Amino acid sequence: MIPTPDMVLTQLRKGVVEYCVLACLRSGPAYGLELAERLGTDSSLLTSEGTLYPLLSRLRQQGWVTTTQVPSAVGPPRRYYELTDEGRATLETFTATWSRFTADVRTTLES
Amino acid sequence: MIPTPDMVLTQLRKGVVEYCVLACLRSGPAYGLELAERLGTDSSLLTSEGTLYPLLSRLRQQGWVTTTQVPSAVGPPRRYYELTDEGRATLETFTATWSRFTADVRTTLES
DNA sequence: GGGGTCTATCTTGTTTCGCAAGGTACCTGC
DNA sequence: GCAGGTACCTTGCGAAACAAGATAGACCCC
Repeated sequence: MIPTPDMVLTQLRKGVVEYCVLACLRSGPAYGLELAERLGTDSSLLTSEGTLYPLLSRLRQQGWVTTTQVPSAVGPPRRYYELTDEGRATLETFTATWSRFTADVRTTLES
Repeated sequence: MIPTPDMVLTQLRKGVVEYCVLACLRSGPAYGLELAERLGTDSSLLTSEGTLYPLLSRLRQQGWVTTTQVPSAVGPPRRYYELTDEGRATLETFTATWSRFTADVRTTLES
C-alpha cells in the first residue's frame, strides 16, 4: 500500500497554503475565487474552496490582511483581501523558516 | 501577532517526519531513541518521543518497516526498525512528490 | 414574475498528524 | 532493595486540509 501523491500532498500542504495565499497578495488585492483559481490550477496548492474560506478568516483575524467588499457586475459582491504591514512581516518570517526547514529535509532525504 | 518559528515548524512537519524516518533507515536498521536523537538534535525535525512511537507503529502497520527486538546490555530490549522494499518504494514516491511540491511553493513565494 | 444558471462566500463534519505529559518496564550499581 | 538511567508506549489535545452542501446575489429568457 504505497500512498498516492495526492494523499502525500494533502499532508504537505498543512501550514503552507496559508502563507502561499499571503504571497499571492503581495502583488495586490484579490478576492476568494480568484485566489482559489490561481493556487488550484497554476500550482497544486489548493484543492477546494472549503479550505480557502476558513483560512482567509484566520488571516483577517490575525490582522495579516484587511478586507473591502466590492460590488460585482456579474454576481454577488466580492470580498477583496489586501496585505497589511504585519502580513508582510509574517510572510518574511515564514519564508526564512521555510528555507531552513526544506534544507533540513533535503539533507535527511539525501543522507 | 507574528507567529514564532516554532509554531510554524510544528505545522510544516506534518506529513514529512514520517518519511524522514524512512530516509534515516536507508543506511541501516535503528531503534527508537536512536532515531529520536538523530532527527531531534541534528535537524529540527522532531521535538518529542510522543510523536515518534505512534509514527513507528504506523510504519510497521503499513508494511514499510519490519522490527526485531534485540536485548540491550544497558537497559530494556531495543526494537530495531528495518526498511522493507515497499518502504523504499514509498520513500521514492515521497521524494518525487516533495520535489514538485517545494518547487511549487518556491514559485509562489517568489512570484 | 418565475425558473435556470453563473458567480461568490461561508459552514459542517471528518480525518490526519504532531505534541506535551505521564506511565510502564528493564537493567545496573550502591 | 532502591535509585537512576535507558527504552518504549499511551492519552488528551489542538491545528489544519478536505469534501459536500448551504446561502444568496445578479443576469437572462420565456
